[in-house]
Amino acid sequence: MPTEAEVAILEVLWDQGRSTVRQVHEVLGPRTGVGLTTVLKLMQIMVTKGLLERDTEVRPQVFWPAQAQRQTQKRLVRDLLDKAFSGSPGELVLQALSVRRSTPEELAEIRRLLDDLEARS
Amino acid sequence: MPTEAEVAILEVLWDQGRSTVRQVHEVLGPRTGVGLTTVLKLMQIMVTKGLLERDTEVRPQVFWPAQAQRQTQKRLVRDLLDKAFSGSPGELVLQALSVRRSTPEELAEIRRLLDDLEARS
DNA sequence: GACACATTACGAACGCATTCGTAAAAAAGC
DNA sequence: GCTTTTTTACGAATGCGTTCGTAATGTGTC
Repeated sequence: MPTEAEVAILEVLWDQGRSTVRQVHEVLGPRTGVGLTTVLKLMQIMVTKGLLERDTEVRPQVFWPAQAQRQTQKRLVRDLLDKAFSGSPGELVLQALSVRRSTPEELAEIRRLLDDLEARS
Repeated sequence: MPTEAEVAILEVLWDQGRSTVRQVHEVLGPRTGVGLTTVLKLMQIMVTKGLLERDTEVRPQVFWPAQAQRQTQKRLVRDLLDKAFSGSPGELVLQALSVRRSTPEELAEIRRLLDDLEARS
């Protein structure tokens, strides 16, 4: 359910941990040219959507993601799965692996998960 | 670049092959309750975007996807990759495999691709 | 306390996706 | 050929995401 601009903000917060609007803008501003009040507005909306939480006791206010990165990523993957892959992960995995080269470490980890999944069935 | 409603239309066309507006609506209408002229308008827009092609010589006009399903899926995966996975496919693959159970056949095919990728590096 | 500066809130504008009503054009039925 | 139905086009409304200007509030400094 998070939009593109919202994911960008979430990524900063996952990376840096709890941050003020200014701290988020220091990352996103140079990269996208977006204004400070835009970032603020988006983060306010994200609070009402339940995507972020904030502490209004301190000045400046501090924001943090309401959900862990893994959970949000899972939601996004599930969404794409339903939208464009008829809900079957296999095809998506194949596409993902062909799109970009993965590191040997990543491939090894995927293989481990594969072992795990096959052993369980 | 295709939106959600557009992907839904593309899926019908990939599945059924070249179709008229009515044929697409026969699938999407019952499922989503969307009107015939809505489907038509969307498909017209998709032509201007280069997502669909059509033959205006025949009545009713026939539409078909301008790109193969694989290519479009690849675009969507790449987009999600950049948007929420910092461009690294490994994590996305792991999430995809955890989200839903894959069939043993799919797992086997993924394993084959994995062998292939590792052999190549 | 008065002033400057930072922070926060509010409202509005803009573009795009989605929707459909209505009308024009074409085809089918009689 | 005329009427009815289907097909296609057009225009407009709605809602949402994104953007920012401006105003209000709060904080720090002298």
